[in-house]
Amino acid sequence: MINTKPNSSAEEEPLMISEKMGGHRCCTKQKVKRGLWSPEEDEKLVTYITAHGLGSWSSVPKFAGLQRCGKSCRLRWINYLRPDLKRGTFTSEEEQIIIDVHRIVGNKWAQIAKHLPGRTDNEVKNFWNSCIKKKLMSQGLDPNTHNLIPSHQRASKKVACNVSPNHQQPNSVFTLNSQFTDVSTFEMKTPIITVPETDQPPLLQNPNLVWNQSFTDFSSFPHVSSVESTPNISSSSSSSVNLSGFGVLNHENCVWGANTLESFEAPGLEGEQYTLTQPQQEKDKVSEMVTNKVIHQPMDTSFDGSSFDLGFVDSSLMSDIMYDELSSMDDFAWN
DNA sequence: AAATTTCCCAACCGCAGCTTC
DNA sequence: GGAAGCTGCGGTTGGGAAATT
Repeated sequence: MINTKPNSSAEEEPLMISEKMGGHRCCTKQKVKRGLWSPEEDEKLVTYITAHGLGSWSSVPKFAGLQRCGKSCRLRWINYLRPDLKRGTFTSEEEQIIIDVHRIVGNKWAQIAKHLPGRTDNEVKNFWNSCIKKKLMSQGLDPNTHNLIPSHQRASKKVACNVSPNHQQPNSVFTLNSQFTDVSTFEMKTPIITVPETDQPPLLQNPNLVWNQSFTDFSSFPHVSSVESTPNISSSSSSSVNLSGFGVLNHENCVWGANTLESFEAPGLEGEQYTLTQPQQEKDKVSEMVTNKVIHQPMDTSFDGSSFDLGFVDSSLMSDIMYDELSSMDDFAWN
């Protein structure tokens, strides 16, 4: 593996730092080189780790014959030299996963990267900052909250993203599966779930919403101890899914109930409401579901505004204030 | 063609959490 | 218990490439 960028400065006159010059605490005992890595350094590091495996990073530079600090070696390995890294542009599927997970966890790049095999947190972070962020803003969405931005606050700039062209598709937050993704990571305080009893969930009647049959396996969800039917809802005529406070989905009009907002708050906007007390293993389980696309499906690219219920937008994604500011349909000019 | 601006991304910095002694 | 060291993470920066003027 060689550096993709020319590294003249590193090769010609390496920048050396010492204790007086500052730098990492782990680097203060000896002079270390900084800046871009040369192919020779990469080779040394790869050779050493291949032979000895991963161990104490602080001792790697010494034994590998590198004038770098252990931290720098670790970063180089993780972000660039690791054999299992996937290089190249992000696919639209990866992009959608990033958006979905980011909506749940916020700027937890390492956590997001776990859903993308072969991608590093640094890569995800860079991709987000250079591409997705702008793309969301161009769609009128706040990249921090994933909520709609009032039209007068939006940037109208067009954004070209570096995504594999064959998989290019609109990336809207309005994927039903995305809502379920949200559900999975938030603490479910009201474990009441009503499962459609029909073989095919009624959601499928709406072409804009995607239902994955696997989702009916609620045993995978945390805090869901049982599946129970709700007496006041007929499974044959108006089946609904109540995902623990994340709204009742009525198949006839696909409207999420008003209680959606109570439980769903974008972490960037109302960080305190995002429950972090959930056991990690439960999060990981759910995270795995996202990665395996058990609950993640590509959205239907043929978005039809006429069949989209604004109540869904209101309850799940928009604050009351924002809703007040939306006075016309031009605020829903998606793509 | 040259100058300037913008974009992209590798690498750095500093902090927090964990482990060891 | 706490100091020191290590690791992981997120924010930021710097410089080269690409795009624009």
